[in-house]
Amino acid sequence: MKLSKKSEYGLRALIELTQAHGTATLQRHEIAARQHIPVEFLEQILLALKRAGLLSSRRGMKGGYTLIKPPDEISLGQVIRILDGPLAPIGCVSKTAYQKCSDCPYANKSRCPVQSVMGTVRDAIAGILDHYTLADFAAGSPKG
Amino acid sequence: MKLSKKSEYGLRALIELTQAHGTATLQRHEIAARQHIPVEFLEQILLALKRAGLLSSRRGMKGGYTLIKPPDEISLGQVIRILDGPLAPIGCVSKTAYQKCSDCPYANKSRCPVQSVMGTVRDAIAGILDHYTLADFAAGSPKG
DNA sequence: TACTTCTTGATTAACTCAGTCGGATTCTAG
DNA sequence: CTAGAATCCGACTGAGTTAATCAAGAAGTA
Repeated sequence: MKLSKKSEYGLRALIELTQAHGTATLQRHEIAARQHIPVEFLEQILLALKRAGLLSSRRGMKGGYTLIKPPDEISLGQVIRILDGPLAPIGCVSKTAYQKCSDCPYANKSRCPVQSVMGTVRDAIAGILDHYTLADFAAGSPKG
Repeated sequence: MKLSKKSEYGLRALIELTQAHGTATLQRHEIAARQHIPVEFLEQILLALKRAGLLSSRRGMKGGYTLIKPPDEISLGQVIRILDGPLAPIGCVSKTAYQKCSDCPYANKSRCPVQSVMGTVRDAIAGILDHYTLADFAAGSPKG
C-alpha cells in the first residue's frame, strides 16, 4: 500500500511542468532544485514520462521539458501507473494489468473473499486517482 | 499500492480460523493445506497475529490456533496493519504511523498537493478496510 | 568548434519480500 | 518419565526492488 519515491517525485515534477505549461520549458536542474529531487534520479523519471507520451523535450542550450498534453487531460492515475505500475493492491483485481492468482484456493470459483474486498479497494483508489487531473493537483484544490 | 503475500496469506488463514471459531482449534498444517500456503511462512504470520493479540495457541499434541476475539470485532484494516504496516500510501498522511516528510518543499506549509490527494486515498482505503470485519469477510459478503 | 542539455545504459548499495531451516520449548499420550 | 507432536523463535538466504549514481553519447545553440 505504498507510493514509491519515483511516483512522488514524478508528481511533484509535474506540478512544476503544469505551472509552466504554455509559458516556458523547464530544465531538469530547475525542477530538481525547486522540488528537492536528486537530478539524476529525476532524469530517468522525466524520461519515462516522455516515453509514455506526456512530455516532450529539447536538447542543447535552451532545451528542457514541456507538458505535451493539457493538464486537465492527464490524471494522477495515469502518471502513477507509468511510474509504479498498476494501482490494484493485487494482480487478480487489476483492470489495466490483470493477472490470475496462482495459488489461491478460490481461483476460478465464483467468489473469492480477498478478490472481492480488494476489488472495492482498487475501485476506490482508481476512482480518486483517475478523476484527479494534473490541473486540479497543481492548483492544490481539494478535489474538483 | 500493493498487498504483500504475507497479508494475503494472513487474511486467507483468518478465513479458516473464523469459520472454526468457537468450534475447533486449527493446526498450521491444516490451514496451510486448505489455503495453499507454505507452512513455515504461515507459521511466522500466525505468530505475528498471536503477538498482536488476535489469536491464542496451544502447543503439543491437540495444539493449534484459535481466534481470541469475535470475528465481527476484527477489521481487515487491523490485520493488514499488523502484517504490512500502515495503510497510508505515504508517511505524512498516516494516522497510525505518521512521519513528517523530509525532502518535500511543501513540508510544514499549509497545503501540499501530494499530501492532500494521498490523504483522500488513505481515507478511502481505511474507510473500506476498517469497516470490513472478519465476519463479513469469511462470509464472502460484498460489504455490510 | 565549444558548450550545454538531454539520452541511454550500466552499475550500485541498501533494503524488502517470500520463504527456508534448525533447534528450543511446551504439551499430550502411553 | 519418555516419545512424539505441535508451537516458538531467531537466523539465514536468494531474488527482486528501490533509489540512486555514473559515464559516455547524441543533439541542439552560439
